[in-house]
Amino acid sequence: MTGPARITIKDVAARAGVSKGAVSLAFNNKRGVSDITRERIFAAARELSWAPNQTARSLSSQRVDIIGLALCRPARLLGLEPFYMDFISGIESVLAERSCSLLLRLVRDVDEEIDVYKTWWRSQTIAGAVLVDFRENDARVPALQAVGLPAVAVGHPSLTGSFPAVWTDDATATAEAVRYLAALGHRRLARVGGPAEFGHSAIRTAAFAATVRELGLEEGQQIATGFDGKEGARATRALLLAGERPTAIIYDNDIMAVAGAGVAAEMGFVVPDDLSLLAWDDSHLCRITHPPLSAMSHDVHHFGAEVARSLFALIEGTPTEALQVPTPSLTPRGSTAPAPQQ
Amino acid sequence: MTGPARITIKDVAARAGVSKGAVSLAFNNKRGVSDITRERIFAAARELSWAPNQTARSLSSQRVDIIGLALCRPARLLGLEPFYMDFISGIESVLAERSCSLLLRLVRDVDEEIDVYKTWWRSQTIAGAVLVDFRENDARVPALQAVGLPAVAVGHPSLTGSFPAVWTDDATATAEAVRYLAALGHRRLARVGGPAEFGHSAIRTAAFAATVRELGLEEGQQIATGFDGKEGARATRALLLAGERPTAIIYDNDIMAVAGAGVAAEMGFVVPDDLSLLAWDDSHLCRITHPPLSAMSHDVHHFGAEVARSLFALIEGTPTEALQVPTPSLTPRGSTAPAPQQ
DNA sequence: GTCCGTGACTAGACCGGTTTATAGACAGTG
DNA sequence: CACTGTCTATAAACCGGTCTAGTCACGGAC
Repeated sequence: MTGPARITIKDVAARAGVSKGAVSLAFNNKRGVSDITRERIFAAARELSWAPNQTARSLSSQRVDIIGLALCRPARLLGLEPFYMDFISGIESVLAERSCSLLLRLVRDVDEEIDVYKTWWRSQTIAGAVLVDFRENDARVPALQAVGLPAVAVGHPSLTGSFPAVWTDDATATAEAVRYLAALGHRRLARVGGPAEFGHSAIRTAAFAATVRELGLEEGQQIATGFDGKEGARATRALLLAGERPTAIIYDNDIMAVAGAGVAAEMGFVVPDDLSLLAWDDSHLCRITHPPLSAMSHDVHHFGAEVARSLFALIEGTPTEALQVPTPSLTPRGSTAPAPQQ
Repeated sequence: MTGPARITIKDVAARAGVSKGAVSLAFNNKRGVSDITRERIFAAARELSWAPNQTARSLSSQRVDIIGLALCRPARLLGLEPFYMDFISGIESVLAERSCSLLLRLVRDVDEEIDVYKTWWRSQTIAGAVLVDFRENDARVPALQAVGLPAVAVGHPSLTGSFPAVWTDDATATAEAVRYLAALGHRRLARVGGPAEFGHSAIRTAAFAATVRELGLEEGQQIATGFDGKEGARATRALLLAGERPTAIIYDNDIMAVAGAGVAAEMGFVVPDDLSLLAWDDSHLCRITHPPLSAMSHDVHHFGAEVARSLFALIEGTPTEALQVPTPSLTPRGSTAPAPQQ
């Protein structure tokens, strides 16, 4: 069995009684074919249920409709945080409008990430890329700029080199979080953050310390750790076992906050009476625990969509600048309350 | 500015002083070039930092190294469940070994899903696909079989038509869950399941009812709902408000179980003293709540990897049969305990 | 010395589209 | 009527690889 020969543009052209050039024009909405012919071509294509071969199209038009996203996860990681799910879904919403697709790859480290992007770009697999999780002096900036990959960076403009940045004002949001807890009477705050090497962790760390100082609160302990639940739990346990335990803890994402709530319960602390907890990013997770978690919330889906829009602008050659999306804002729920009376 | 002309195989050939055919042979590890020449070619490629254009390669070899996955999510959904994250990461682990990539698309309904797959396939964008969330008489089976898309189906073989299935034995796992709770003395169980139209929901529903009957327990209430936290919470609330409330609840995924735990706490029930909860799929979520959730656990990452392996076998023409991955097994944690004394 | 087989290598067709140069038909203009 | 411009449509070049058929040189067998 030879299998049915693939239908090509030539078959469609033959059936419509025109040249393949005409079919191409018709399918790309270009002028040069009359309406009647155009309709005849579409009819022929429909009858043969033909769709242009994307590969051939990319080759000759030197254009590609795939966007790349390589995410750095330790091998066999437990999956992605809710943040990324929302984020990806936001990117997708814009890609879908343009019939583009997202090429996803999980990689182990930054070197592999750079490799993947280089290969994708040199082999013309992708039209552009989204870069996340910026570090200070990020190795991707020089490496990917050198090969000319069009990319949009998620992170503070100070970190992203010449890649157009899409970012939220983490410093202001952190300050707001601290002020809110201070207004509730908390004087001993703590913060469980992401790995110190991430740029946004550093920004939040600095903002936390500055605001605490500014408000004259006790110097707050900050723990830099991973982003997953286990690490959030460990950090929380450490904080609560300390002699001078904090009365409120700010987390850098929602997974760690949920884990922290679990630890608090396990250690016999009542949230929010004994201890206030404030999450970040605010996925649906924050709403399904008891008590529901107060959070610095954030339209992550929209964030992803803006990133995708910026990337398209960049690819199409529109001069693109750093774009700030709305600052995460406080959404009080059941996990924050006035500080316990000493 | 015209930009630097793209480097092609011809440039590499010229630099190495050979024909483009030789370069092609060298880069595909085929016989027909001597070792010295081969090395000279690689050197030339390295100096020009050339990588074969994937698009051109696919076009002429009629081969493509991208796998498609379209996931059906209501518009702007809150993101994906942890299950999919693990699952995708498992698929990726196998794809990466072969330098393949995953093309991801979120769609709103099955019709759009079918469209996306058809377009991808007809346009030769993907080499094959992974199909999930099977319904009874699933519309994808006839539609995608008709176009000849090579695909592996995640679901019970009775649902997946001629697509090779990769599946877990939900019936046995459900029975085990019920038996475990019965052994703890529970006589009034309930189950919060996914939407009734999903095949695996139906299988679990039937197994639950059958096992309850077999053990002579009270007829257990089962609620079919969505898979997200909000729906899990609502269902749990309904169950706990009923006159004859259950003393143990089995959930179809972990998100709903976490939400259920939240509702229980909010209504003043102590888990596991007043109420036992049993989750499904067992992502890291189950371990970060307090108490940690007992679950029917499941190596979802490995599941994804097996799916990818099956798909490659299928694409390469190896006759492929249904593959059963290990049955989810009970992992008792803190959310299940002997039934309260009446 | 001739014949054959084998390994190294090349020219050129081919994959299925897009794009350019060109031609023919027709209308409007002076 | 000749001239120009516009519109439709086509043939052929082109994108950057793969792959087939064929050339050439060389060594061994008879």
